[in-house]
Amino acid sequence: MASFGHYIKTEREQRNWTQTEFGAKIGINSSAISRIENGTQKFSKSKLPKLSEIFQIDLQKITDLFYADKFALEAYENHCSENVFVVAEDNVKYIKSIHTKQAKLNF
Amino acid sequence: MASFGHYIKTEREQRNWTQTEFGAKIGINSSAISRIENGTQKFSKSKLPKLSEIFQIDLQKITDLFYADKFALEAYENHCSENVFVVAEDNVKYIKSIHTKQAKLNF
DNA sequence: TCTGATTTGACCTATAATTCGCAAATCTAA
DNA sequence: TTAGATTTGCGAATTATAGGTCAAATCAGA
Repeated sequence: MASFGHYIKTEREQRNWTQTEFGAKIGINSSAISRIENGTQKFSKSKLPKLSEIFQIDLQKITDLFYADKFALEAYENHCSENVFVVAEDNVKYIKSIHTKQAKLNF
Repeated sequence: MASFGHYIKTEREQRNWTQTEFGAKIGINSSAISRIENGTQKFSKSKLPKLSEIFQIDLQKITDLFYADKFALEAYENHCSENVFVVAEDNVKYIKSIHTKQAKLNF
């Protein structure tokens, strides 16, 4: 898989929508769509639910693709080492454990 | 490991620096340091090199910790699924492969 | 208790980041 | 060639966020 913009492009083309048509559906100018598809501009996360609705694709899947792309680019641009995502995964587990502990403490 | 703020706190305490002292070294107000250590405020990535210098810790390690924490929090807050980092890791490989291919094409 | 350290709230500012629209340019089929 | 689709330069407008200030509250150790 390439980037999230590329993902949007292929899904849009599969539906035979022009950038203008697609833009109208989701509420973005066609030039912005072009930039998004080509990676010059980022798709705004607040529109993910609408994207899921328009494409009729599971929001969870779209969310994962969106953030996987975001994290990958950020890690690449900032010269993170190979294991940054392994550490990140551990951190999430830690965050979750803290959260559940705190939830328990409320009772 | 907890959060990046907590990491900063422990490293600072190991050196017996007060928040004010540490803030002076890195150029941040002491109340901001407090907020950073407690996760209310984010440490700005532009100061990572200076942090590495002050703490005398490998910049690569600090960078990885910083972004691992950032990604983890973002993934947690936005309800990404478990495998988002696996996908992200693949995406980085893809980005790198594109980049090396393009590098080759320049010759 | 006293003192320095830390935390927190409220509000404000500067700056960086980003989106997006418009219009012009470019591309692409028919 | 021509019309629709896509790309892109420019700039405006919005948004996000780090960080500051100041003051008050809380904490921890001597």
